[in-house]
Amino acid sequence: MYLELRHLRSIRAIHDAGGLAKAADVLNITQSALSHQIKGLEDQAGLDLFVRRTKPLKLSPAGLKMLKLAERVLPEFDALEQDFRAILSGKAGRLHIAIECHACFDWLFPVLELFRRAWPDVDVDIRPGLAFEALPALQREEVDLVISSDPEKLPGVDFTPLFDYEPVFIAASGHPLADKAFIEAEDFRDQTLITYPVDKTRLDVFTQLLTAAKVEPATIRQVELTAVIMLLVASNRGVSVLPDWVVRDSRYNHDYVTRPLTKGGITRRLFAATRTEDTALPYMAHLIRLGRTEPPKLQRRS
Amino acid sequence: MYLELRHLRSIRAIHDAGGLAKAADVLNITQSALSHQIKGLEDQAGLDLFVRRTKPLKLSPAGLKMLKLAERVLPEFDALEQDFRAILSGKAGRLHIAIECHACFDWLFPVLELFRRAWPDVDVDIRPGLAFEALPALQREEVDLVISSDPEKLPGVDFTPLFDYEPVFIAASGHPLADKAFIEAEDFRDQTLITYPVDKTRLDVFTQLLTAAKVEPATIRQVELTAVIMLLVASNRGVSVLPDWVVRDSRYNHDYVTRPLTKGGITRRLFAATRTEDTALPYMAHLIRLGRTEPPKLQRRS
DNA sequence: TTTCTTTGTGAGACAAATTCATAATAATCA
DNA sequence: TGATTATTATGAATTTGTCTCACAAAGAAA
Repeated sequence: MYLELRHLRSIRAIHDAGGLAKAADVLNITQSALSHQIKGLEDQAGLDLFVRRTKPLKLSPAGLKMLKLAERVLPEFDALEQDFRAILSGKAGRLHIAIECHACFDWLFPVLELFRRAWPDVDVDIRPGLAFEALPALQREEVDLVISSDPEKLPGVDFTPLFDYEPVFIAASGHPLADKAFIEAEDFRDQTLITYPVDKTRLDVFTQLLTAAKVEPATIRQVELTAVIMLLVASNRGVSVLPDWVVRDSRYNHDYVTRPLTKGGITRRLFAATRTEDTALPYMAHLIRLGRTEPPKLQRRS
Repeated sequence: MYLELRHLRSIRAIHDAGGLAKAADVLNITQSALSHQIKGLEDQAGLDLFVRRTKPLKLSPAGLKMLKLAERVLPEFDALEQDFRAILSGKAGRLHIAIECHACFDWLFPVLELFRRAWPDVDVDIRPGLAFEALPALQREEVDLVISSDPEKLPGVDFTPLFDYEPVFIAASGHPLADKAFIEAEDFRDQTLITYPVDKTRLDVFTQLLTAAKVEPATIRQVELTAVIMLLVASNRGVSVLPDWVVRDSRYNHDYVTRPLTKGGITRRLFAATRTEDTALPYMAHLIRLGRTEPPKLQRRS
């Protein structure tokens, strides 16, 4: 049996219009075409879909089953069409995010909350496990937005600046290094450094300070959660380097001190990487705008 | 947008097979055809269903929505096909029954119970309100079986004999007519006759006795339920004429007497009327067989 | 690179759906 | 009941769309 949507639409139209001729009119085909179509369908199925004994064509039991399927299924297709229209008009879409910087969760979550309210039909998600290969994944359309602090010249990928931040040194209040006005690479040599469990190439402490100075901390302890890092630092189990927006977050109200790295401090810039084709999408533009304005508010809130 | 089932099947196949070429193989078309088809679909929709950047074709967000629809909807079509096959093989079908004789409920119900167990996929129903125009309704395929005691020569309609029954007179034990060995037309002239609320042409008392004798009972009282008729008769509110299978039914164990109508009694025969095309259907034949064997058992059970 | 695999494209062949004109059939009405 | 009207069916021609074939193009892999 070779059933097609056309047939379901016809069945439904004939039933609704109460006749073949009127239905043909609704479907914008000739009455003859409809008649041929139904006949072909009945030949395929091997049984009558309509009762011919009566003149305004009436559904047979089998035809009724088919009508019920049509009424169940056709609206779903209309819904899909609606969805597609929404995507086309820019009201809907997918926005899967990969974040290279582990701590970005802290400012991204509130931003996404705002975003969701504004764009309920956009499918927002943060894809874990893509931190390393984030940009290729972006090109392969596995994700649609990458938060990164290392812009590259890649064809088809735009890097839009979000905001600047400062990776700052953090230690317990009574820590010996708390006496210094700023922290240098050498200061880490005999310390226990607490970091996120990611590669050194993706940790500001190393890329911006230690790697160049060829300094290796005495111990490195890897911890997943920001809150736990803060806890360990406050209880003097080690020191860490975290973005300013993290240490100023009121939620982590522990007993610790922060110091700039190097005399003038280090400034880093976060970027939103998007496919060129997507950069101008209304919802994408909106999220980037939120990503530029909201996190600084967080930082000021100290 | 002009979506067809073919497209859903293709989308699903490409996803399942993990590639256009392999999918084309599954679908028994060339890889080229599939490529054309998808392209056409994307042109229609105005957006990409697949990510071309990667080589084994991968679904885009929009394509994924379509896949989900396919996986939701295609099984339903398979189910319909199954249903049709069942109808074709005679395992399934519709069996809507119209009964001209009001009292037939009494033996039909237990028969239908047996039938349902044997043919779970047959849609059994008793259509009310069709008692009068039952045979035309049968021809119009509004019902599939008519229980009737008046066979007619109708084109395309078969009358299969079921069983014989006897309309018997029934009155309260102390009723004056209880003294007679049998009841004649004249006996009704000063009686209150209790009947079902249907036309005289469909009541055995009239068609078999009173109409020919031009006798009219003193009063006619119409009552819907058999049980209520029995109750009224037992409490001497009137007399009635009912088929023997009713008065012998153990459920109506009231205080009444029964007498034959006319000296030798009247014998009537019930028929199952079916469309000629349906008569040989396995489930139809089975129901008719049940209708011939089961009710007599009921009668014997006295 | 080169090679292999996978997808895209154009022209022609083919199949299927539609239309037009008209026949057949049921329903309605006088 | 016959005439009339409304509705569905049919056949042939036409249009439309889908598929195949042969080959080009483009990623992926070696």
